[in-house]
Amino acid sequence: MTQSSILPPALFLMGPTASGKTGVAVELVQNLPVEIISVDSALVYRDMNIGTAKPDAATLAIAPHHLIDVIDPTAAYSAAAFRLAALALMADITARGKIPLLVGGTMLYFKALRDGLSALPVADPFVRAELDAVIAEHGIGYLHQQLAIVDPESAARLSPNDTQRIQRAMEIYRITGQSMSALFKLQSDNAALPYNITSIALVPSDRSVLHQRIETRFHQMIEQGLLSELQDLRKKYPLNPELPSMRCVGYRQAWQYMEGEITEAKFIETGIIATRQLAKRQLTWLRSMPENVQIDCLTDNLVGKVREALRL
RNA sequence: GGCCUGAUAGCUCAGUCGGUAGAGCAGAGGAUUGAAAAUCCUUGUGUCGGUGGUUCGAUUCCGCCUCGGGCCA
Repeated sequence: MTQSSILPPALFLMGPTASGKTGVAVELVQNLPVEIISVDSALVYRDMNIGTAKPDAATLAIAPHHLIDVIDPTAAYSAAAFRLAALALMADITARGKIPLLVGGTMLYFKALRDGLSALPVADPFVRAELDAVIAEHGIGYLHQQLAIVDPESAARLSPNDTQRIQRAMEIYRITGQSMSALFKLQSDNAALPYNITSIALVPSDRSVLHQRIETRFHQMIEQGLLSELQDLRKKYPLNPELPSMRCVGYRQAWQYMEGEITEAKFIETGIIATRQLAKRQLTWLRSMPENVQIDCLTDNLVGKVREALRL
């Protein structure tokens, strides 16, 4: 008996945007003893429905998703918060005699769940604000030089232009007094996931078809009222374009259009381009995960192929 | 119809005082540890519209043709 055979099962269903993940998950949940956990950094936001291609209320009624609508668009989520919440949900679902089905396109979250995370401090808004001020005054190059003094290993690894990661590495040092590279080497929360995982990736055999779908879907989002959704969001919440929620694909470009920074044509064009680029990055993630069973998301009878791969 | 002006990478354009050309964007590949739909790295050969001429050599100069744009009739 191998150890994996006595572990409870869990299913991962990954894929780029517009690959049809939701449709497959909805089919599966109606026929199998599974519960869906969303693995998506954009679906966590309340009231962001159209631009995130969130399943509609009717769909959610027959196929409930965990980890959708869990924070306001003014808040920030994280891979670590996802991991904690998902682990708790997986335990509950398993205890009820069901199988967790994790579905989504945020591959960092899948990785954090499967491989764990080092013991690092949570983001500190005060420290980030301080570092923002340093960057605004001296530039990111200066902060990169400062990082080279306290954490030369991270500084060497990071591009001098990678504002976000340099800032994070510096944040860790300011909070803990230790370098990020040193903390990476410590023992951490990365014990193997106590589940027997079957992992499926939906990937298109022909990228241009996915591009076509993305374009069509973006136009549909506009017809469905993406712009008025953003207008309503801005009435309801004190938003600004730097928030993670407002940097989401579609919303960022819609914001620029509403502010008169770009034309409507440019809004549509750059919105579609940003979605394509998102899909490309998601596909890069999937190629780096050889443990996945790959299924062509453009195939007929996609649900049947997925069921076959799951042997359920 | 006449005059002017443009035609160079998928797109927008730069450039070659004659020695076959380069940026931005797009696309492609990669990275990814509490912002990840984020952030960052790498990657540019294309009958320089067609055809004749001048020339050792033309994408570059000249003629004609084709297709845009503008002005005048």
